Amino acid sequence: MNIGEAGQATRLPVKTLRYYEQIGLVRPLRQNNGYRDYSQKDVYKLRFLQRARSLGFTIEDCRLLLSLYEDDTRTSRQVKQVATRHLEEIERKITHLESLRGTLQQLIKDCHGDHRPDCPILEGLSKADKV
Amino acid sequence: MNIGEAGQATRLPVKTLRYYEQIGLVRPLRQNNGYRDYSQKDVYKLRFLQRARSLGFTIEDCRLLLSLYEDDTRTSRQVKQVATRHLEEIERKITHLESLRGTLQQLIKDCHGDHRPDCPILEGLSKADKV
DNA sequence: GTGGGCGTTCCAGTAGATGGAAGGTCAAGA
DNA sequence: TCTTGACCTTCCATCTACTGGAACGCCCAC
Repeated sequence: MNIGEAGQATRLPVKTLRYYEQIGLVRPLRQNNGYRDYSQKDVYKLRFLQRARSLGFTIEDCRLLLSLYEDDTRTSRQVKQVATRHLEEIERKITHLESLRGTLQQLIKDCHGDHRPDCPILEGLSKADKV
Repeated sequence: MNIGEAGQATRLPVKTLRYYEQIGLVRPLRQNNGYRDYSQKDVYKLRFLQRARSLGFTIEDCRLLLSLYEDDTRTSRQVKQVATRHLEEIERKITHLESLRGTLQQLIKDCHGDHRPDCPILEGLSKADKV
């Protein structure tokens, strides 16, 4: 399967497939003309990657998950641990963003947003005790 | 004021101050020996940047906010618009992360996480209809 | 044979720093 | 006076996860 077909089959950009080969995630064989030749197994791995990435796992987590996926002797504990770490990271990010949101909402609420130059947002940014 | 003092005064890493000069955010004068010479105004600008960055504004937003901050003819509407755009972006990110969190929580909940190899997380990643 | 749509490689750029190498400057102490 | 150490300088590389583009090769249909 050429790279274009593999891209369509996985809904991943062709550029991304080349990148994944470059970093050793999915290494297709080559045809005689030098074109990449994606096997069905390669496509499964790419789909796996596509879903793991869309859940926000880093490339290195994906590499690990893929190796667990292909390892018959894995334990579900190992997998769960990777996912749990990732979930915790996401929760940290949410907490952080919610805090930023709260501060911004307050600043925006206080700003009349008209033609005049005085602005609580800029004041908040220029004085620590106002943020 | 040397760069080290400016770093302490703003709680920004020295490397960051050099970077901000490089991208034209805060350009201190130079002493005779070539050392950077941060003025009080530079320090104010750096503090402003530090707070805007910690609220998650991009560097380009910071550049804009800084120019509004220094512009007597600005309107608070302009400032509010920048902040509102940023708030919307943060809300988008929160929504996205919350969705990831929900999916991950479900997968993790379903995984027994013991010594056995069968694992709903890997199954979820390998089959679209399970995610 | 030629045009267009594939494919290839390699290099550069994104955001926002951060790390490190190689070397210059300065003040204090022996 | 010399040296030590803390500071400063520039420049280059690295990180994440791609993405864009140039320059070129391959293949099929007309």
